[in-house]
Amino acid sequence: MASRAANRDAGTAARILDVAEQLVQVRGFNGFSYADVAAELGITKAALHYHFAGKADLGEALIARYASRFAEALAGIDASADGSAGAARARLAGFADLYLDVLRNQRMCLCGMLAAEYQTLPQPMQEAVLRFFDASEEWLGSVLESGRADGSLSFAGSASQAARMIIGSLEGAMLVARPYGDVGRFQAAAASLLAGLTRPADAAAPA
Amino acid sequence: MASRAANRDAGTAARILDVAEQLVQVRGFNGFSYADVAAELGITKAALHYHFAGKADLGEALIARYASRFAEALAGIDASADGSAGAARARLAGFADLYLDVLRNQRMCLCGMLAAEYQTLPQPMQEAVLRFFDASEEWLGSVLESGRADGSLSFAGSASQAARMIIGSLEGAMLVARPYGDVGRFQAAAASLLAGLTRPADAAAPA
DNA sequence: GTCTATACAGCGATAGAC
DNA sequence: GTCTATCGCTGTATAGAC
Repeated sequence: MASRAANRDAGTAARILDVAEQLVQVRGFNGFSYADVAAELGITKAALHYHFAGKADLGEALIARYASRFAEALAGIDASADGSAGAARARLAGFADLYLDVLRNQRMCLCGMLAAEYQTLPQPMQEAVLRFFDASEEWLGSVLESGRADGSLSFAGSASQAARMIIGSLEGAMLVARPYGDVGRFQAAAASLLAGLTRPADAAAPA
Repeated sequence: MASRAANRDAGTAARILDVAEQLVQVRGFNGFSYADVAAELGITKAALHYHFAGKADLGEALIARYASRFAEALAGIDASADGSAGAARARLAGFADLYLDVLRNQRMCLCGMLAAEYQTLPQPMQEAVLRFFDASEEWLGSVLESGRADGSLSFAGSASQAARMIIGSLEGAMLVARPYGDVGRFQAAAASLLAGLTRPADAAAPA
């Protein structure tokens, strides 16, 4: 698989997506232009329009690839933490680590950024953003459900509701930690968030 | 005190801030223009520049007023929940309700929105955004500290670290709930977040 | 597939009349 | 304090050569 960092040997379309993705995650969809991408790649704006007719098309492609890669990462977590005793907790930690990796690159989650700009996005992008969160919620809900079933996790309410809370909290922890340039802020928040799920329910208020 | 919703009798500067604030909270700082504000108020862009020389100045004024009002709201929470037995828990709930009120207006927290766009903001705005979060953390940290002291709240780690976690989680819950147009999403997340800090009823019995 | 050239709308901002 | 008029620049997008 091609390196995601440099991607020197990838096709032009993929390199455009790489640059645009980074720009959206750092500056937002309304904070970058075709000129920014073209300059970074050493090509012209017209060439960009050959690969992605309009900014909306580029945006849709960005979310599609991001969601696809995210799904692959979740499948990877499933594979590496399969069947073992604390599988649910390990998967939960793996999920949080996906966010951590994004923040380490001084980026916001792509769809978290787009959620902020939601009302300015073309409708197809809006729908794709919601589908991303829906997919995360579904995966995480399953993990939480199995963790509760085997007694390794404890939480109130439905698994999908707990999943929504965790996703929102991780997105928000990124959102606030990034301006401070402090990855530790995110790590501390994620740790205490997950700690609240791994403790036994009846020991919720240790003295 | 003048109504914040209509503000028909406020000065032009205040009305500009009202419209611009709403636009930033809905569309982002990079998602609105002087033309948008001018059209909404029925005046010209040139008139806007008389009151706020540049967009950066307008942005600074927006954060300053927002932070000031937020501080007043926190003082109001302090006043209304003063001295009583479950004061810390009531203040915590009041804090979350401030976020809820913003979301009910289909807006994102102003500084949460600006946090997403952080890297594109002029430096004075960046600093003001961080100061807003610092102030929230300080107030909330005190509440948590006193709640832990009187036994009504329970959490691991330092109070300021718990405060950071809560602020991030509330911001993130807003960020994700708003695209779904579902206030209930935020309420559920906030409820389970605060539930994790509240001791069981028997341990929190009034002294 | 990439280029040059350009169209056209919108942006933030300014000058000067009233 | 607000207006008209306009500037210079950047935005997305397109046409047509190579």
